[in-house]
Amino acid sequence: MPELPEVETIRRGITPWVLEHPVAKVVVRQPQLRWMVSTDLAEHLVGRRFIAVHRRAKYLLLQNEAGWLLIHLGMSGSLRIVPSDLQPDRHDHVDIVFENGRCLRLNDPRRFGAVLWIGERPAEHVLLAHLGPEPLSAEFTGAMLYAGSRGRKLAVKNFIMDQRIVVGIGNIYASEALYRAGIHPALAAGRISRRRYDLLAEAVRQVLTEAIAAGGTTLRDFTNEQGRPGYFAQQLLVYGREGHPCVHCGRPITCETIGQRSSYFCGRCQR
DNA sequence: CTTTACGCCTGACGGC
DNA sequence: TGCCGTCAGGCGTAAA
Repeated sequence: MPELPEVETIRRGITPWVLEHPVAKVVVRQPQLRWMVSTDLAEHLVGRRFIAVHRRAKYLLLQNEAGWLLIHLGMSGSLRIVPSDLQPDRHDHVDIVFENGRCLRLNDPRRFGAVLWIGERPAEHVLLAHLGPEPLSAEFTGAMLYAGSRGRKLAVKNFIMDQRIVVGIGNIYASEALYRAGIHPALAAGRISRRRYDLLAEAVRQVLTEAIAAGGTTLRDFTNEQGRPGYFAQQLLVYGREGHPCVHCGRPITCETIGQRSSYFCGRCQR
C-alpha cells in the first residue's frame, strides 16, 4: 500500500507520540509477517525511549539508545496511535506500549510488512545497504537517472520503481510522475534522453512533495496514525482513471499492464 | 550481469 | 445467495 508520501505522513504523525515516553511492553500477536518479527524486541525496547523517528525509502526507523527498529508496511500495513487498553482488531499484529498508556499498533491484513530489530548500524543492514538516493534529496537528479539507465531495456516505469535506482516510488506515483513528464511508461529506460530524465526527476519531486502536503493517497485503506485518510487521491491525474478524459487533451486514459502492474497513462500526451 | 514471473497473504468486488 | 476468478499501494527470490 504505502509509498513514500504515505510512509512520510505516518512518520510525521507518530513522531510526537513515540518520543519521550519509555516503552512499557511489546505485544506480538502474530509474529509471521514478511519475516518473523524479531523475538528480542522487548529486550531492546522496554524501559527505553525512542530518540528519533526516521524514514529511509519506505522503511520507518525508530532509534533508541540501543539501536534501531525497522518497520515496513508492505502493501496493507498501517500504524495507529491508540489507548493501550483498546481491544485489538483482527490483523492488529504488534503493539509497542508506552508507559503513558499510549500504544503504537501495527495492523497488516496481508502480512507483507516487517518489524525487525536491526541493531546499531542501520546503513549496513541488508535491507538498507543497496538502496538508491532519496527522491527529495539533492542526490536525486536527471543526470543520475540518465547515467544509470544507459543500456537498460526495461520499461522506464519499472526502472523508476527499482529501489536501487531511486527509493520511495511505487505503482501510483510512478504513473503520476511519468504523466507529468510526458513520458510513455513502457519506453525502454535506456532510450530516454538526458533532457527527458531532467523533466522526470522534477516531476517525481513535485508529485511526491504535493502528495506529502495532502497527507498521502487513500484509495481503499491507507490511513494515518489517527485513522484518517490522505487527500491526494483527488489530485491524481491518471492513476485509477481509466476511460476518464486526460485533463490536458481529453483523450481517455489508458490502463495497460507493464511489468505485471497496472499502468495508467495518456497515449497522446505521453510518448 | 539484466530481466521476467511468481509467490507471499487477506479482502473486496464483479460476473455468473 | 454463494462461489470463483481477479485485483490490490511491495518486494524478495528463482529462473531464464
